[in-house]
Amino acid sequence: MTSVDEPSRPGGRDRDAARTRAEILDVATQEFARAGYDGARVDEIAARTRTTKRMIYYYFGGKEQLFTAVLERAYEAVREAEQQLDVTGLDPVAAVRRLAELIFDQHERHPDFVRLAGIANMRGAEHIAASAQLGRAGSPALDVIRRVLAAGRESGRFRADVDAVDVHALISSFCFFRIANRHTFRALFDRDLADPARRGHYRTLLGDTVIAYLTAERPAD
Amino acid sequence: MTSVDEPSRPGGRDRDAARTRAEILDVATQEFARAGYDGARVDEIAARTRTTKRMIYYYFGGKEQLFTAVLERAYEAVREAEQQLDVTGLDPVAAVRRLAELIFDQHERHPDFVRLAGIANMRGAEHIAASAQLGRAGSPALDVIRRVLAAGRESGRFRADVDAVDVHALISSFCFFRIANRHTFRALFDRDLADPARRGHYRTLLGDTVIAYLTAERPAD
DNA sequence: GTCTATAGATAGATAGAC
DNA sequence: GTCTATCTATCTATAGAC
Repeated sequence: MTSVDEPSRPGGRDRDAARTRAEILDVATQEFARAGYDGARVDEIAARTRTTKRMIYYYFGGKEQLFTAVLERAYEAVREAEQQLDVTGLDPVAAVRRLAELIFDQHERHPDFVRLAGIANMRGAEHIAASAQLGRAGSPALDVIRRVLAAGRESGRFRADVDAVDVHALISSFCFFRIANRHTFRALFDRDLADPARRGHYRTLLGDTVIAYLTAERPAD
Repeated sequence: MTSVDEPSRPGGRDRDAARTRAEILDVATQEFARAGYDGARVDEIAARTRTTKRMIYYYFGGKEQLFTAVLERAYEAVREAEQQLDVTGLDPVAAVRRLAELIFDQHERHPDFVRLAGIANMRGAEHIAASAQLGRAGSPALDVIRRVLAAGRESGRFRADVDAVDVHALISSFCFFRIANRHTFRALFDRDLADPARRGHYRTLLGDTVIAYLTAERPAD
């Protein structure tokens, strides 16, 4: 434990541990997202920071723990963005659309996060299970969905048999797929789901779909 | 070019090239799906076949081309399954549900394919672009969607502004996410999307959602 | 805390006999 | 077409001086 009150020394060498840690995490995020877990190179990460490979092992212990730290920070950023969401004053239908669009925009703006999530799943998400922090942090978005669904049911506009976690899965699946699978989809169907010219279209389509599901009569067949 | 008419020699050594190729592809499919592209080991693939590593390079040229061959076969299997789909006699709503359930079941039954698709996307799907076969094979499912949408529009039950490729993306996204991202989703929301006990629920939810979207009035807000 | 140098293991790919 | 042996490169991780 060294002094916490020494952010940097003007003119001198930067010895701020927190800053170094953050820089490593920034670069590691890019490298893992670019090349996958096995494809990522600790040497490459070190080369692109102002520190050395030795320090990565010093701070994080190893590649595995470094990836866990990268994931934790990425999910923490998602939670922070979700906490900015304010749907007070909106009717349930508008609130659901607002929420869906926030999640949509998050995926659009952070393709690195999408790739990291894909990598984590490919490895069984043991990094998340191993992280005491991540599993218990909760989801601001899910809290919003719960409240909005309750309001929508009460007003009679929403189906009564809808589960909040399912709604989150429905929204996330489309947002994730659009970014993560755009390459195969484009190769197979000749359409770029992530084309900026179509962003508004898919943003609206997602909201329409979720609202249609929530407000539908139970299908006849 | 050797003789094509020599499937195997009873009692003797198996020298059927097609059979050896197929065996390599089977094992390689499992290994790539298990460990990812970089994580997969050519040694490991060879060890689990009756042939040797040398033959893998002899038949396929290298790891990269082997993965391309694995992908091609996986997508070909998808196309074959889709060609079994028969929706004649069904009204458009029932036909859409049947189609969605077929795609759902495909993902459920072939998690390896889901993982391979994820790997291909992580690598920019260059394997598909590089494959003359895959890009131009077309999609039986998409053909069905086109026909069903036209019928649904004609009967006045479906929205007129719906695109067939978008419907395919909507269906696939949920099916893909449910399998591919089940680990992070479970860690974050404590729900296993791929739990067999919930399979019917999500199968129905998918059909409900797509039908709700297709039959919805244009949302008011 | 930071650096250089290197250990130790293993990968993809190939040579060359048969 | 099939085998054994091996090349060459490279990766994660660490030792040890300062």
